[in-house]
Amino acid sequence: MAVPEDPPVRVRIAPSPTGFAHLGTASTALYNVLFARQTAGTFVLRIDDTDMERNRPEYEALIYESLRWLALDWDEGPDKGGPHAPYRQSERVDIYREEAARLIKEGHAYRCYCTPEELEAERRQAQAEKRAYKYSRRCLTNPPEGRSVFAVRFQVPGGEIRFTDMVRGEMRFDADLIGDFIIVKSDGYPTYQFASPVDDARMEITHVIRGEEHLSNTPYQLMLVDALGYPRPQAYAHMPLILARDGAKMSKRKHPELNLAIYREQGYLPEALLNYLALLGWNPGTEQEIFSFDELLQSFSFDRVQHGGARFDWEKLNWINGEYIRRLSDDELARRVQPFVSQLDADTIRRAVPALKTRLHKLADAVGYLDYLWTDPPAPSLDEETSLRVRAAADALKPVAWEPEPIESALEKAVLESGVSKGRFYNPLRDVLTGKKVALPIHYAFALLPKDKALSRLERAA
RNA sequence: GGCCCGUUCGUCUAGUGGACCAGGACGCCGGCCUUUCAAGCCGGAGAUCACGGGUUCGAAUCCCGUACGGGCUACCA
Repeated sequence: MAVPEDPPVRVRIAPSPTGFAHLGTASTALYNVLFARQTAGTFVLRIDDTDMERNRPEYEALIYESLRWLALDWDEGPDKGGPHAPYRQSERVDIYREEAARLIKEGHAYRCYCTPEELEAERRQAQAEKRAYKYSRRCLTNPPEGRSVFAVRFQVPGGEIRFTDMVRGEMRFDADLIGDFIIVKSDGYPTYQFASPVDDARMEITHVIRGEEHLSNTPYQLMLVDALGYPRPQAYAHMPLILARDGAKMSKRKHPELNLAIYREQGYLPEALLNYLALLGWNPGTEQEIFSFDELLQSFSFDRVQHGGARFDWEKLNWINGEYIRRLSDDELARRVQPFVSQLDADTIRRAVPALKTRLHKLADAVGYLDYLWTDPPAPSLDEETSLRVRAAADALKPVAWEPEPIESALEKAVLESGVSKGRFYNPLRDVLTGKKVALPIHYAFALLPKDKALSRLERAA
């Protein structure tokens, strides 16, 4: 894609630390990283913390943590530094102030003394007259006297704004429809609409890859870039939004899947999440579903990105995660399961893995299969006949070496001698041993529990 | 309200004028395997291609309109 005389590719994400780290941030970061690695470019992390009301440093830490967990590492950022430091917008306010002053001086922006109430009234008026609202430019033509609190507004030049979107092709917007907008708030901080293009320009960002919600913002930012005299980014890529299951926009309260932390907590493998995210809104044009990161690097391209939003689907994620779990080596799976069953020693976990592997959709599922190892199940009441068989099982197991294979053959023999079906014989045993209807295969269930404990559970019940 | 983006099985999608009475994946249903649950294998149901016009010998694919969904229109990002 890059032609020799093009400057080296630089891309960025600019998440806002106003809450937990978002799924959308991971998705956008993935596409940025893919493009950066494909072009031997640089991936920049910039923290967009100009909303003084909602920013918190601990939220910034969550962003780092989540991106690192996903192995979406950045080349430049607040914690790493780089040639365009600082990378935190709150530390760049001098730059925005200078740029705003320059715009005012050159007649591209002006101070606006209107109060929120006055603006609200203007808006309502327009609505009542069924007019599209545009700021009246009162403060440009006839500013009120004697006020000191002001915001800075950009004087929109109008005209047609065109740009290239790598997903959607050539875009055009009619800027005559856009009213003069605020670029510096009355608290002195820049708005997103201002800080973002200024930083993109000064950080020499060549390709802006971001969510579709910014598509309509692009003409605002391009006008600013032009007025400031910076070169425009070469291209944009507006990626489809991730929607909730019901097709609505995700909300923090109703949609836990928005929070990146829960994927780690529930035992989704980061590489599986990335695979799923890549497939939400993009497809390779082949029937391949499982992609290593390197394979994604090979096949990803913006011209195969979907134009419409995609709904998030736990079922498909679960399937992909299960595929990844099954492809892990036994040792690796044991290592990854470990934090979820911290009650158990490494050896027990390792021995459970062969039986566990095909049964997990996510690592946290291991708890349900293994918790009988550290909690005593209630002893069920058994009828006479069943008790007899449980006792027979206990007797058969007493002399046996405590490994799945010998346990299995001893039990098979006991089944034969009992004259009942395997199901009739095994179901009560499973219940007594684990307290559950669903468990690992019975010989594993036995072998994982220390022999004396297993036998005493049988004897206690019979 | 205005502007922008979108609309193919429940979901993610393939499809760029004839090979499509629409293919794959997840999920669902049935079977095999089986001590439970999975995994695996085999098979199945499931889409009047949002709707209405047009262009064309021929349209899911091109054009127009409508409906629906989403985004932006904030001194949020």
